[in-house]
Amino acid sequence: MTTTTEHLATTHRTDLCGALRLSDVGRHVRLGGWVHRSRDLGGLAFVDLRDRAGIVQVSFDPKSCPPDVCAAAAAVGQETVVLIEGDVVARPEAMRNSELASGDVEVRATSFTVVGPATPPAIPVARSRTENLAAEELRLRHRFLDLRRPELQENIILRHRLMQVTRQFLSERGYFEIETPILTKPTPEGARDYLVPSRVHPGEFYALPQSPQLYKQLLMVSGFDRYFQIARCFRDEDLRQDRQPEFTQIDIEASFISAEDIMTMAEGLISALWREGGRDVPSTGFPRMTYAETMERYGSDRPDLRYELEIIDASSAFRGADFAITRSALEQGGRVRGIRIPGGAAALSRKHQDEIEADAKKAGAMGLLRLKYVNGALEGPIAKFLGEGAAAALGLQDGDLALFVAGPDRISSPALDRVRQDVARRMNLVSEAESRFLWVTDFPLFDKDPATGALAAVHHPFTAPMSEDTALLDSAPEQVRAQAYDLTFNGTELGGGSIRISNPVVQSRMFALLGIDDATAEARFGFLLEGLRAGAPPHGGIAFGFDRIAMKLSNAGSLRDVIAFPKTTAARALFEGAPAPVPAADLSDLHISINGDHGGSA
RNA sequence: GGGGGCGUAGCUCAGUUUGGUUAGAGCACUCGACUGUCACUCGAGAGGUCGCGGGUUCGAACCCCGUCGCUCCCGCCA
Repeated sequence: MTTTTEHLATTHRTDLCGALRLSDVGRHVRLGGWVHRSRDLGGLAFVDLRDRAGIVQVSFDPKSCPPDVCAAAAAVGQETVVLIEGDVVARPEAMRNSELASGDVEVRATSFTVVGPATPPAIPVARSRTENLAAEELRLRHRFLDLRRPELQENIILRHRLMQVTRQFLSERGYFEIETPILTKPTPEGARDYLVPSRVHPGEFYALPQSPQLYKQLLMVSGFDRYFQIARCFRDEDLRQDRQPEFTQIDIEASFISAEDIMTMAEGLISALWREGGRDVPSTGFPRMTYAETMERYGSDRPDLRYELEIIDASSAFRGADFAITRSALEQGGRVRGIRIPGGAAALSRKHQDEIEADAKKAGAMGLLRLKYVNGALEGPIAKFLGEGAAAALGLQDGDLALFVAGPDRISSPALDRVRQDVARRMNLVSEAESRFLWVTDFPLFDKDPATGALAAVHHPFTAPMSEDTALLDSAPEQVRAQAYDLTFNGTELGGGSIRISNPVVQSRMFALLGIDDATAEARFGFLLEGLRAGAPPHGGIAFGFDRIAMKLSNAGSLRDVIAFPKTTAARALFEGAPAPVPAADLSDLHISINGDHGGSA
């Protein structure tokens, strides 16, 4: 998607600063912008003028410019908004600036007008090469200044382009963009809701949507057939680097489709977005793997495929070993699984291994069993328990290190996932330039609480089971697979979706399995059930985390760098000062009183 | 809810380990000089509740306790 600048000419300006090139030489132009920097050489002065297109150098030469104009330009302060008029000239070879896109030309000014006087900026917009960014707190407090930085401008502009590509791609394929409510019904499940008190209904509340899930299903029931929305979603949970309380997702739903249809469409959309971001995409389609296989090979449902380090099952090698830890794990039906690290014996010091083990313990493992294969011999505390052929059976090469976890898979998988990521990072096996997509399919429908045996929906309670597994719903629900799919990229989840339950009888049964009785189901999700009973087409969809995609494609280090006005990790908006206390009278109108010492009014 | 890091001039940082005269540097700012710079250069100047509160001490930016803010992580995020 290209943007031309010809439509940006106005009564005040003819061109954008950063867009001027050699082809403009000889033209008389009017520009408006912010003073990025200025250099007064005494008599001769330069101003670097900045707008959304970039920076151009404007020169003020007494030979071609009235003295009062030169003097005004020489005295101008940073970030002042000025209008200038002048001629585009080619710079002599020796005076070109290759660091500037407009560096082959400059504008020789004939007039200079301050239209937006500026106090010195509280945080720098033009930064010296060695100076760090201002503290995050200050960047958020003075957001309008931070957003002037070319890096953030690029991010926000890329975000816009990604949004337009999304709209165009989906609209061309028959998807209607339909808005769903921001004031919705509170949902007791899942993340905490942001609640909005109702003035006209004392004691009742709206909730801001965590996702438009139920609305988009009802749109399918209504026959719109294909829907999308670039939807704002809200979750009142603690924040992370890649998590904001309000975030944007590309929300998609379609009727009379299969999981296959959705995945094909989604690959096209993601490919279009990646190309817009200037990235390569695989020409052969995105690889797929079942959930069971990703857990077996990587211990995670969003494995980073940029490096190997696959998990191996070492149970048979340990089967006869007279070693209490592995023997009891095997006797209790667990396994010994591990990761073979080529060259790890030398590359990972004892200290590194200790740190990796500490992380594995944080992930739930009791410990790591270490085995080295050096100069044709096994080394390490467990070597003596293993038989002659163990190295060969485990596939160990000279110089390898292997790290094992003994126990049930639900312990070893997350621990080895952590070990895998740790080792890859420490041994520099992660190539930042590489792009590895992966569809993960065949998720289990339910997650069974090992303590209580209670079932919880892995995805959400509207996800359809695989038709061939429906017979297991009553006998062995934890074995039922869902018609659900996630798309991962380099170890992070970009989005996920499912085919939904379109049969009201199946939906009711699903609620029952989740321990939601009929009365509760009707109270919470009655409007969905009624809709399904009114005749629902088979339907399904997917949702992508739009901010996260923008973050990946702009190489931003934080979600905050691709959102114009983000919140802090305490969910505050430092610029405008939200949230804020409100006058007691407003609370009274809303039938609300504040407990304890949190009271007070604005 | 828990743990780690950070908080010194408008901004970026040094100084805190081992308490000791008037808390320094670069950028920005003000004044002056300079006609091809592009992080212009040079000279001069102004600018500080050392996040806040309390304690220890003859003496605290520095040690102790508490607290606030930002940030990263765990929990949480169907």
